Amino acid sequence: MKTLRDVALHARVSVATVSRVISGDYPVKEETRRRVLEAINALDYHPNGVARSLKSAKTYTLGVLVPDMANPYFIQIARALEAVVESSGYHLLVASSDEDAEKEIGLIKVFLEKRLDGMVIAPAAVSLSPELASFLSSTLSVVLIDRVLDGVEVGSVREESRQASKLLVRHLVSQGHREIAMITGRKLTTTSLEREAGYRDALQEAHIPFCETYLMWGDYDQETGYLGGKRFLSMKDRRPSAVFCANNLITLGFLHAVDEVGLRVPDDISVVSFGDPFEATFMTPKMTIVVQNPADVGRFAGRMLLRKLERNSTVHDTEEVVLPTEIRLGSSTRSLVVN
Amino acid sequence: MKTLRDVALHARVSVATVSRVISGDYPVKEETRRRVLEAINALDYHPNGVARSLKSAKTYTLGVLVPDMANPYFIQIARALEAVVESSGYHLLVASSDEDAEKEIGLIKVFLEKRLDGMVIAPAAVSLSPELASFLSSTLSVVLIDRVLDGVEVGSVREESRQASKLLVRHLVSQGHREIAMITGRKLTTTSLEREAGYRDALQEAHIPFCETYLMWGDYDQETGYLGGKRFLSMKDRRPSAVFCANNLITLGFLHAVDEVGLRVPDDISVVSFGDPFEATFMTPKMTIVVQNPADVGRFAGRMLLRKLERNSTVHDTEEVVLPTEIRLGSSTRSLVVN
DNA sequence: TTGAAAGCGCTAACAG
DNA sequence: CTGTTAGCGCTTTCAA
Repeated sequence: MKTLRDVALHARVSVATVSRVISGDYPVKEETRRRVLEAINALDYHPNGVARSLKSAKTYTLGVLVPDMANPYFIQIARALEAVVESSGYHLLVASSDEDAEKEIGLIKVFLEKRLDGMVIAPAAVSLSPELASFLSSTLSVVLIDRVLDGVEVGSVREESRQASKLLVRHLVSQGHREIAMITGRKLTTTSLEREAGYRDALQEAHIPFCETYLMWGDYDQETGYLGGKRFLSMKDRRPSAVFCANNLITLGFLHAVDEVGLRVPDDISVVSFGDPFEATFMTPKMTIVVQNPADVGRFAGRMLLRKLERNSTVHDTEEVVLPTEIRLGSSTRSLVVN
Repeated sequence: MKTLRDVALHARVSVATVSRVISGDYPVKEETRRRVLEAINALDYHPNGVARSLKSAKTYTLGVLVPDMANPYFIQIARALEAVVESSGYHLLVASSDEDAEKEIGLIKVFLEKRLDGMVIAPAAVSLSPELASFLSSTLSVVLIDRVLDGVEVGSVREESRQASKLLVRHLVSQGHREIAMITGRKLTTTSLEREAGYRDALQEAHIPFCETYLMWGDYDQETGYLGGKRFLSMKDRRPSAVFCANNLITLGFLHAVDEVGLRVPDDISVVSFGDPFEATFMTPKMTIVVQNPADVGRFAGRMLLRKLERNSTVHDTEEVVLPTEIRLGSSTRSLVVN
C-alpha cells in the first residue's frame, strides 16, 4: 500500500501539499494539484483511514449491537439505521450478542476499542456492570433500542408493547376465548415484561383468572414457539382455545407444531402475535398481529444518535421514545360466540 | 479516553511496561504487573485499537459486500461468514451495494481505506475497472461469492444454478406443462445467466420452442415478481400454465400477484422457484424449490478467506467452489397429465 | 525486568 | 501557495 510520502515523492511536493489536495479545502496551485492527482492515480493511492482516525479521533463508524441476527426484526432495524447514518457519512458495524450477556459485554468492549463514534444497543442483558454502564454513557454516544438497560442513562427508542398486547388478547376475549395461553421470550427484558403485562391486563379486565400453566417462557426463537406448541396442544382436557405468541419467530415455530400435530388454525386453535405485516400476509391463514415497525425504530434511533454526534457533547439527553403500534386483524382467530 | 501514558503515569512505570503487561507475552515482575492492572481498572482504560492497527498494519476486521441487505439469502451468508471468522478473532463489517455498481465501487474503496484485512464480495457489477480489479486482488485477501467478477482473479464460492434450474423446469415438463414462463433478476450476472441457461436447456430437451414473451427480466426483488405476475396472469389467450421464479423474493412478489388476481396455486397456475427450505415450508402451498444453502456459501467463503489471511500471501489462489444444490418437491405444481 | 525512543501514516499549526 | 514538524497512541527494538 502506498502512503502520502510515496505520492509526495512522485509528485515532487511535500506530504502536506498532498494532504491538502486530498482534503480539498485548501488553496493549491492548479499545476501542483494536477501533478498530485496524477501521482495518486499512477500509484493507486488510497488514503489510510486508520492513520486518519488516529489523528482526528474520529472513525466515522457507528455500531449496532442486536441480540439476534437471525431475527428479521433486528435486521430491518439495522438496515434503516444504516440508511440514516450513511447519509451523514457514517458506516455501520453490525454485531450480534446472541442473547448472551457475556458476549454482549465483549462486543461493547470491541466497539470501544475500535473507537466507534457511537453505538446503538438492543440489550440482551438487563443491566451492565456499573462501571461499564457509567463509562459507556460518558464516553460514547449511545442509544438503546427495544429494551432499556438499567443504569445506562441515554436516549432510547422502542415500540409500544403493553397496550398492543392487551388489544390482541382483548380481541380473543371478545370472540369468546377464555383459555388463552401465551408463549414469550426470556424473562425480565423490557419487552417481555410489557407483553406479559398486557396479556394480564386483558385477562383481568375480562375477569379471567391468570393461570401459570398457560404462560410459557423461553427464548424469542422458533424453537420456543415449537416447544410451546407441543406443550399446549397436547393438553388433553384443557387445551387452550387460543395462543398469543410474543414475536414473529415464536409464531413460526408454533405454526410448525400445529401443522405437525395435524391441527389447523383457526379451526382448532386461534393465534395472535407480534409480527411483520408483510411476512404475516403470506402466511396461511393471514395472521392477526400487532404490526411492528422496525424501520421506524431504526430511523428514530439513527436520527437520535446523529443528533448526539453533532452536539458531540455528552449532554445527558435521556429522551425516551415509544413508538405507537396498531393491531391488524386477520383470519387466524375463530369466534366461539354464537350469534 | 485514557491512554497508555495515563496508565503508565498512574502505575509509575513506562508506557512500554504497560504495553507488555497488556500484550501478556513478556516477562514482567509480578508486583509491577499488579500495579499496572490496578491502574487499568482504576482509569477505565480501553486500548486504542486504531493506534494498534496503525502500528501493526492489521485491523482484524473483514468486510462483506452484498448486493441486497433485504434479501435473507445474503443475510444468512453474512451470518455464517461472521460465525467462521469470529472464531479466528476477526470482526465483520457488512455493507450493501443495493445492486448499484457505482455504490459498489465506493464501498470497496471504503473497505480499502479502512484497511480491512480481507473482504468477501457478492458483486453487483459484472466487472470492475481494470485498475481497481488488479489492485484489489494484489492488495487484499478477496473471495467472491454468488457471482464471478471479470478480471478479479481470486477464489470464489457459489451454488450450482444451471442444472438445478433445468431440473425444476424438467419437473414441470414431466407434469405436462408447455407454457412455462420465467421471471428473473438483472441480466448478465453469473447466476441470472446460469438460471436462464438451465431454463432453456430444459425447454430444448423437451422440444418446446423458447418464447421471448415468456421470459421477464427485472431485479431480484418482490416488485419484479409482482409485476411479472401481473403480466403473465393477464395474458388472455395464452396465459402460461407454470412460472419459474428465479429467487425467493421474486416468488413472494409473484404469489402476491396471484392472490390479488384471485387465482390459486397450483390449481390455476403452477410455481417453481429458488428458495429457502424453511421459508418455503410455511408458504401455502408448500413450494417446489431448488434448496439453497447460503450458510454453506458463507462458511466456505469464510474458510477460504481465513486460509488466504494465514498464508498472508498474495498467492494466486483461484479456487472456484461450486456447491451442489438439490430440488425439493412440494405441492405448488399441478400435473396436467391425465393418467 | 524495565525504560527510552523510533516510527506506523496522517493532519494541522507554524513559518516562510 | 508550500514545506517543516509535532504529535495522535501504540508496539518494538535497543540499551541499560
